[in-house]
Amino acid sequence: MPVTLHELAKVANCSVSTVSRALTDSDHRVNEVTKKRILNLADQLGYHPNIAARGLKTDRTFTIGLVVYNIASPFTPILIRGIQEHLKQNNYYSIIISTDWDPELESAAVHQLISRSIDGIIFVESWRDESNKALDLANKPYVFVYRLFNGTYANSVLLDDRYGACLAVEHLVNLGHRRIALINGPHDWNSSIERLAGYRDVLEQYGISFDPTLVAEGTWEVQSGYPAVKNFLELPDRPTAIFAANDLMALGAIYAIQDAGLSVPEDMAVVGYDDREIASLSKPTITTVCPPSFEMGKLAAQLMLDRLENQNEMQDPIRVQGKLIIRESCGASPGKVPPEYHVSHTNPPELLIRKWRGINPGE
Amino acid sequence: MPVTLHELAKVANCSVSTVSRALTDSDHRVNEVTKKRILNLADQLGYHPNIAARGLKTDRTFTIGLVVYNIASPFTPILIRGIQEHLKQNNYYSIIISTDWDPELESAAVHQLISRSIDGIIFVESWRDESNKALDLANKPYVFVYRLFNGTYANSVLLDDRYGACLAVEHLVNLGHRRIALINGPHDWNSSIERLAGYRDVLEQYGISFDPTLVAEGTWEVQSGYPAVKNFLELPDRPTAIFAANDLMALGAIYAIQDAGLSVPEDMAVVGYDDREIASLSKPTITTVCPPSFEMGKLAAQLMLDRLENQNEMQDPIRVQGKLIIRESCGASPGKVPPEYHVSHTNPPELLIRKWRGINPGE
DNA sequence: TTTCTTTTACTATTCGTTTCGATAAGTATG
DNA sequence: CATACTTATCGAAACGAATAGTAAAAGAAA
Repeated sequence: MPVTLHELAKVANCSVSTVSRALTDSDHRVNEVTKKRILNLADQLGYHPNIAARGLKTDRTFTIGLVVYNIASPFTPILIRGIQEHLKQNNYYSIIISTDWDPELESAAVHQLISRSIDGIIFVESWRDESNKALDLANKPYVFVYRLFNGTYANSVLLDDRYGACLAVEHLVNLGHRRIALINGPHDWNSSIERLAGYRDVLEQYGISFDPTLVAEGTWEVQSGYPAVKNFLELPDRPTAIFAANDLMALGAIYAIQDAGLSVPEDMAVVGYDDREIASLSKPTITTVCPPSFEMGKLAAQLMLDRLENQNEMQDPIRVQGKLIIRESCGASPGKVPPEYHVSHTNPPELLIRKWRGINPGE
Repeated sequence: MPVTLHELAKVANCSVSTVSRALTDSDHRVNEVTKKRILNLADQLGYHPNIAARGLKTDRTFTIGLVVYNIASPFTPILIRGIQEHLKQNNYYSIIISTDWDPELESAAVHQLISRSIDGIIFVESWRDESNKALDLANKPYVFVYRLFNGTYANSVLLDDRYGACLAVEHLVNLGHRRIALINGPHDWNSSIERLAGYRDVLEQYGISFDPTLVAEGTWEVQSGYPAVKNFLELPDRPTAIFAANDLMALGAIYAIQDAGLSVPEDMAVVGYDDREIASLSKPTITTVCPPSFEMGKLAAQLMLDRLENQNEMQDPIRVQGKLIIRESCGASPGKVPPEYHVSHTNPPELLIRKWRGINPGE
């Protein structure tokens, strides 16, 4: 139905090949005058190249497949936006397939994408760390976000959780706190391991001794923040501040503190992690670490473009650092620029990377 | 790079056309034995049809374009999921383009999609009500969700806001409330108009006279719920319940009530609208009307499939009804099955439809 | 056996592009 | 003026799949 090269050629009174060359300005083996004429005509008739047909010849479709574990999870949409915005600037578009944590669906997704002759695949947020046979078969470049692949982080964009935890805990230290509790996620999650490491980094740096009774293990859910605080409050030397490894547990902690007749931040300060919507809606609003999801998306897209346009090889993982968002739950004046980050931490040693699940649905 | 029909034919020792017919089982002009053999071989070699090449011949790509005003807005992802899940069941996939409320980008998006030879376009959540020249040019079927087009709702899926408002207000009436306030959205929004209509429907049905002093106009933001309640509390005969036209304003209302030393739901009941995440995290949790976004997505996809597969014509709009989610903010026991809906309301008369903006970013 | 059907498989063309090699001018070089 | 080199254009062959038209083989009827 749409206008084709042939029709354009007929109207322009020249051959198809000339029209083609005039439009794909890579080659300027065509007279400037006729080129202008053809370009005008194309605009006038509303010509749009058939990318599928072009891809057939060139083996490039300027379309990237996005395999996402769940498009409705809190971090995914903004990450996708980052990816799409960056791709669009380079005239690439994307096909998104949601896999719902189902390995079989992921395989099917990869096949679907190959069938649609995409140029490459970006995998977003999946806890799977097995290799994917379908992918090897595809022979297309791929990039991972928040994900371990084949036991390595090769060619992926990751959040530096250790750094993020440092930001949060150091903020508390700067506010004068010395007894700081941690409500962490399940101990075998990589993000928990890294956040714990960051927590300890800061303690060590400031000469505060590590007290295991101040560390609780939660489930990432609101409910799990509550009992953790109950325990802390019964300690003889109870903490004056809490770092919760995500905002939901931070919220649970705040509720527990309030239910005990105490108030946040006056009696106990709380820092969260993730900067979910709730952090800016709760009372008090929650100081938290904001992962730069949008930027991570852009980076992933750039990594892909590097492979496609510049033929770059696989790279080492890129670790991205989050930002501290200062709100009410710590007593610092909101909106204040966070103090500079002082604690140095080495990049996570390989042994830290035991089990990676990225960001999980409940988180 | 991937296996082609040619290669398959060579290995199977027969012609390309035979292989083609064996795979697209439409035609059974092929021996059962050879067919099985070919199917096995295809599986073995990992053959996947090149959909672009196929589309070139058949003019069908089994790919639907999704033009979305913002993929990161609260309702969009789940709606997209509904669309994609339903499409996938019918072997269709989709290309999503986010337009950021920019009419020019929307035009560009439509062109991009045409260039990628999609079979049809679904427009999701956009406030624009002008016609789209690019679209007319496309000559492809389209379907709208949450959106007016060319002054009509033709071929679209919409939320029945009037019904939703009835649900919320009747719940309050059933709990014994007679002085019920409304915190509405901006008066010129179609959703505000419909929610007000639903509110009045219930009052009328139960013989409660309408009191304009009990209606406040908010901005959909949390902040705007706060002053509205302040005013209500100063009334000589103050309301015992509030229906807020969205959850954010409901939250603002709750904060205002609590700051006045009163408690929710004991001193004042509150119902929200939208069932955002905050509604299940706040304290108290908020009773609210949940729009069936997922189902709306499925419906939109089905509408599209009807046009494509069954050659159906444009249809009248489909109005979808939300559900009341009972939580703590009204005093009814949470989880209880909501009372049956009794108030009858006519479908919104045309004059109701003045200015439609669908669901807006800040909402 | 011959002729007519039916079944099965093949050849050639097409979809909209890109691109290689060819052609036909025009221009410079000797 | 012949030769070499540009420059501008064209024709035709792909790319991977579908399909109309057709031929060959097999089977049935004469």
